[in-house]
Amino acid sequence: MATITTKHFDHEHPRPRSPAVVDDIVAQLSDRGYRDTEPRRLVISAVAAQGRPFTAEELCAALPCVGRATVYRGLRLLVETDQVCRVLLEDHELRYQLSHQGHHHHLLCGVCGVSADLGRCNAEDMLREAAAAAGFRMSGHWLEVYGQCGECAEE
Amino acid sequence: MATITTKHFDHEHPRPRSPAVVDDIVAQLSDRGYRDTEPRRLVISAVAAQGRPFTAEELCAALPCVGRATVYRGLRLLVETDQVCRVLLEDHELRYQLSHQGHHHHLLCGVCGVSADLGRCNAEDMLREAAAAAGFRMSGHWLEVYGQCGECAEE
DNA sequence: AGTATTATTGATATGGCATATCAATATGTA
DNA sequence: TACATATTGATATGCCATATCAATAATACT
Repeated sequence: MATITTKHFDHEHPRPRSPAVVDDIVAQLSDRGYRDTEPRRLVISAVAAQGRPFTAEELCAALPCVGRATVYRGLRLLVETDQVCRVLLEDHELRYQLSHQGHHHHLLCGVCGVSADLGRCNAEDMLREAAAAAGFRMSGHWLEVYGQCGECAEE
Repeated sequence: MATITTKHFDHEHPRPRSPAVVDDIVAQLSDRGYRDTEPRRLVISAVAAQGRPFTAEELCAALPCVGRATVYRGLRLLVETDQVCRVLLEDHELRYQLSHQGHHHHLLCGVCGVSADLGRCNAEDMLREAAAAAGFRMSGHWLEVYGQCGECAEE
């Protein structure tokens, strides 16, 4: 059983374990007083191994050796510390993804589910002005862009 | 404080029952083959009476004489027929609101909860270009703008 | 108008997802 | 090394939304 599980993890997840990323996140959590534990590392590792936006349930399924509560807690911790951001799909399903850098938005492919970052948000100034025209003072916004990635668009 | 609220929204159920709006929606549903029933009218009427984005639970509370299942079904029907649109708050709470006209976005006040429409979406072309630059073909987007309405910003 | 057909209703059961509970355990520190 | 405490995880709980299904009401048809 243990052997199969191990094998399962090695191939099921496409990306390398990116230990550097895991260590980095663990270090950041450590700075904030959170302990470095094995289950938490497993959660972070699984998050880093995902190739596209994932659900909490998918994460649980990928971590049969870690308790559900721990997976949910770990995921929530990562969101709260801005290590993981939320992604809202077109059908309103909420998924998660490793945060890359500062403010950005997601280009979400409705076919294969892959996501890419939309670099700097040029829409911000325009939105602020439009909001002001309606008497609002803008403090933030949520934006998701839906469509098809290059490869899926070809087909 | 109540005074301010009152001034802002007239009354707890600010808007007139707008029977015209209800009749209009019922007529549209009728065109699509949905029957004109008393509970359904009550749901539509309650939706039209809301002064700001509301939750399904709030709707149930406002309709103690209508079964929960019927309220949820009615709300879902209105969403599916584009009579009601979804609104995502900054804290990720999902709410609902009467749809006004075609494509638009919401300006959501984080203080009093009121929402206003951001007319034509000028961001669309820019987003399409930015997506294309990343190799994506954009087919749609979701945008919510957060901040404070004029009155709340003054305080 | 009367009746048949069928959508609709609503009390209740069910299910999914996320959090709460709490004793046992592991971690970082003095 | 031992202490104080954060963390874990099996399980229970709770919330929200939908499924169930017999009873009812709305529309179509004669």
